[in-house]
Amino acid sequence: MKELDITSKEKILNAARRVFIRNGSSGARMQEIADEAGINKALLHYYFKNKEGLFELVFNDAFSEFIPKIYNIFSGDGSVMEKIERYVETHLQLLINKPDLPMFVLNEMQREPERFFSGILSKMPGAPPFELFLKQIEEEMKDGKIRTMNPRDLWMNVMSMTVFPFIGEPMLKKFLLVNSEEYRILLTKRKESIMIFIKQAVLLPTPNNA
Amino acid sequence: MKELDITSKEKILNAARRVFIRNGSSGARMQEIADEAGINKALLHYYFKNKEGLFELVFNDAFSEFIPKIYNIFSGDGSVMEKIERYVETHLQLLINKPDLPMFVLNEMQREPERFFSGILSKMPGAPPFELFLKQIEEEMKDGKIRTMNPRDLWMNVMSMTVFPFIGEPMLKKFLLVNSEEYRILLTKRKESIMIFIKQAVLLPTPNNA
DNA sequence: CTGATTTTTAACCATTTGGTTAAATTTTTG
DNA sequence: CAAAAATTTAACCAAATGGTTAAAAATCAG
Repeated sequence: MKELDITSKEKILNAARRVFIRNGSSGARMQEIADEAGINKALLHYYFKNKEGLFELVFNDAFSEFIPKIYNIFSGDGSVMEKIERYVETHLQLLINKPDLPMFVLNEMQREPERFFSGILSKMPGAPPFELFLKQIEEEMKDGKIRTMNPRDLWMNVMSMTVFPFIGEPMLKKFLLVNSEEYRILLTKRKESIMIFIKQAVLLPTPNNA
Repeated sequence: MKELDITSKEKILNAARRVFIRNGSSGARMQEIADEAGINKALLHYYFKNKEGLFELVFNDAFSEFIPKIYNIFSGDGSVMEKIERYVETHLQLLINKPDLPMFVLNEMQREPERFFSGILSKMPGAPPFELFLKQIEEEMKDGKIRTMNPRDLWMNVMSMTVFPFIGEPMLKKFLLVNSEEYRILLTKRKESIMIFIKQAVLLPTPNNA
């Protein structure tokens, strides 16, 4: 058994991710996964007992990078705006490398929301930091650092502007009259654009911000 | 044949929409559609020749309301901000009534983007009004009515904030720590919230706006 | 009432698909 | 080299599924 280079197991997992993303969980064919991995169906079942189990692994993998980073950002220090900026930057970077992920994840999450619980989320140490973050937003509003609004709307807007461009790409390309290359460029400049937009929308001019 | 009350054909189409949305195009079962419509599989194939054809009809139906309204809004008169407001209001109203639609549509659109062309979009009279709208945005920026930014980013942000909450509901509910009822309430107040956010972000204070 | 239309029943078919199996072959490892 | 592990081959199976068919039954329209 090799240890350093890529194993067949990994080749299968990578192929499975691509095929699941392309075709959805029902649409994915085990034969297609085997072909894409460059191995045969027998070996596929030699390593993974069935489609459902394979899907579970791929699905949880999709969060393995995302969730811990999110937890760190919102548990850590920093002002609301600093956390938002760190979130937008981090998530965008992740999505630019794996643009198909959100469609896949949100799609399956809508079909079986519970899976999110039993997966990576439940394995995280400590409570989710969202309650603290929502409170922090409210405090900064009270202190007059940011404009008063429903903290959940703010958070919804931030996440929408970050994630949606990767889900609505086919439709947005039509509406914005750009081709794939131009769209890709739009996405690389997205972080700045989002942050300017958000800051204009919520930042109040006070003596004590940078 | 009855004409006024709901026909079996319509019952089937309604059922098909629900099942396709729930399970995706590959995951949907003809038997399940028949059951949900309260008829049998034979009748289903008596009216619709096959699954693909049925799906096509449902898919195009999903746009039949949306696209013409969009065309009207952006072809019509009014300032950029007025058009944005009319868009947000219209689309939100549509989505609150059919919250599962965007996931369904965007999902299948990512799988087969061409279908969008051959469907309702190609049947619309006249050219899409998006080019005009993008130009209008640029003009108002030049005139100092709204803040300077990439018009496409602005349009992306507007659409993201409007549509994403319906796609990311399961995830947002976890992050925002709200239950389904609270989430529903958030959505009903969404139009105001979005518009305030956008106006703060892009509107410049000039003597000649309302 | 009567013919036409709609709907059901129920059996059936061909194909796809997830999954299995066992033996042969290749590769790895000690 | 020899045992162990990884991989292929190829045939096979059972279940699910899209779709068909023909005749009976129910409903509707003139």
